[in-house]
Amino acid sequence: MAKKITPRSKDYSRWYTDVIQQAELADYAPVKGCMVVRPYGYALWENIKDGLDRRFKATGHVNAYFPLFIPMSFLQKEAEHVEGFSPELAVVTYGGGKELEEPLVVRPTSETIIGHMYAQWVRSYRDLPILINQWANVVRWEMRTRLFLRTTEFLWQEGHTVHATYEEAQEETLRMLDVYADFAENDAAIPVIKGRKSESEKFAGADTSYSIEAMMGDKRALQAGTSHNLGQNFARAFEIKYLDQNNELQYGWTTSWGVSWRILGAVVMVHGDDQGLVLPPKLAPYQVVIVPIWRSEDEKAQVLEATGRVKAALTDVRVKVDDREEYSPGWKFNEWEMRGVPLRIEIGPRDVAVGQVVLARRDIAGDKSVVPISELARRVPQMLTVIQADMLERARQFQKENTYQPTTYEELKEAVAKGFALAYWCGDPECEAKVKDETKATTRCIPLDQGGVGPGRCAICGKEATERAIFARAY
RNA sequence: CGGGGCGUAGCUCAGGUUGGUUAGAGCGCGCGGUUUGGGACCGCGAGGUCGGCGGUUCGAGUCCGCCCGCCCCGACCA
Repeated sequence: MAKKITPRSKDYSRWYTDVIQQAELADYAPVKGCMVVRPYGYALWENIKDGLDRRFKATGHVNAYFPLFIPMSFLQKEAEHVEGFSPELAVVTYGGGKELEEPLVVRPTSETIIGHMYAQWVRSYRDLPILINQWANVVRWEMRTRLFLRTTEFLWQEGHTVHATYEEAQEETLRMLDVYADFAENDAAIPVIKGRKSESEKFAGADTSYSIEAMMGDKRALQAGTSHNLGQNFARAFEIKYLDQNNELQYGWTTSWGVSWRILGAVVMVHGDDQGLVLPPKLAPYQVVIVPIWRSEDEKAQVLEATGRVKAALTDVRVKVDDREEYSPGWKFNEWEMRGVPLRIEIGPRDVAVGQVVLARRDIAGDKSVVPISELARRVPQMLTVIQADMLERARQFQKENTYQPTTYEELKEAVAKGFALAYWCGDPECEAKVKDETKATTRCIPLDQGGVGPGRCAICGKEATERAIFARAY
């Protein structure tokens, strides 16, 4: 009984940090607000990266790398941008033992330095669009941090594009939002709501921000990805200009979009249970763990031989064979369940004798079935597909069950206390602020899909409203 | 930065109010043996500047002061 995880119902945030540490995803670093990603957590992150990167490439983007240090003056070129980020900047003022002439900001995001470079690279409409992504670390000096969800330094990707027209930029912004939603639902098994950010919630320097919002296991919201139409704000600040077909000088239109390792925290919170992690097969570092069971040396030889055959049969499946002798099978069952491996194969002497194995699903407690070894190559991938789909469906159901449609302010207050509130909002920042002050809930987004309903009355002030917004307490 | 909690073995903690030789337990770890189909058991063993600095005292893990760090809750945010 060594491993201890606080039950979710008792203390959700303790549960979250317990799971991450016990499953060896990450550990606290000696520097406040920073964390160490351990190999198992990094393997998970690599699978997330691969899933996203593949989609970026498929939509015509290429990867590049821009510097960690940004001249302070760059940030100051875009008024809203510097205002938004100032409070959380880490600034280097010394280098090589001397005070620097100009302080260098450790990038909190790279719009400015990339904008600076784009200004040099863009000359004509023939140079557009520029579609570049970078995988990088960024630093934001946060007051309160939380493993993966908000750390001082974090890993992410940031896409930065330039287009000839507003329409193209808008198309790109929404395309990448779709890419994020596709990844979240199909790879991470996390249902998301695509929507537009309110004025107060949008990115500092953007014309319009969009996000995908997900519901965590405690019914709070988490922004799992953002995509911004930056208009010409950065193009003007950094002189990103091109000659159009009529030989006229035009400012470009830029976008940026990002997903951080925060989405890994979402995977933990959306799917995890009191036993620990539950990982979607597409992202799990190990999709299958094989636990061989034996007593005598004789049995051991036979079981390990069968284990080898099973592993060999499972091509294209990420398989871990846990043949450690210092732990009992029962101990291993618990260990790998805590670490979220989607499928476990038990192989003991009794199985070997009749040419079968026991399969146990992680996502459904106690779900065990017996499968002939000869059918594993077919059944295992099939089962992983089913698990992936079931996990998404369960999360979808959970989100649905905990989303309310209040029409009055009283109902809205009740709704945000227990889940998401999808409510008419007139768009007035004062209504938004009132809700935030009185309930801690913020507007998460105005869903792109309004569900085909017409205009209504603002749930807060009763004035006419054309759209509904998601209100929820958020991470 | 405010409120709360906490720093004693790798981990979880006891001891502290009532200062007194060599600071304990469980888990984990190492060795040996017995075990292995849902977190096995026995024996032996290693492991500590009691967060730091200063003070009181013959004597401080324990009392006093200052500092540091961590966790949880709030204000800012991917």
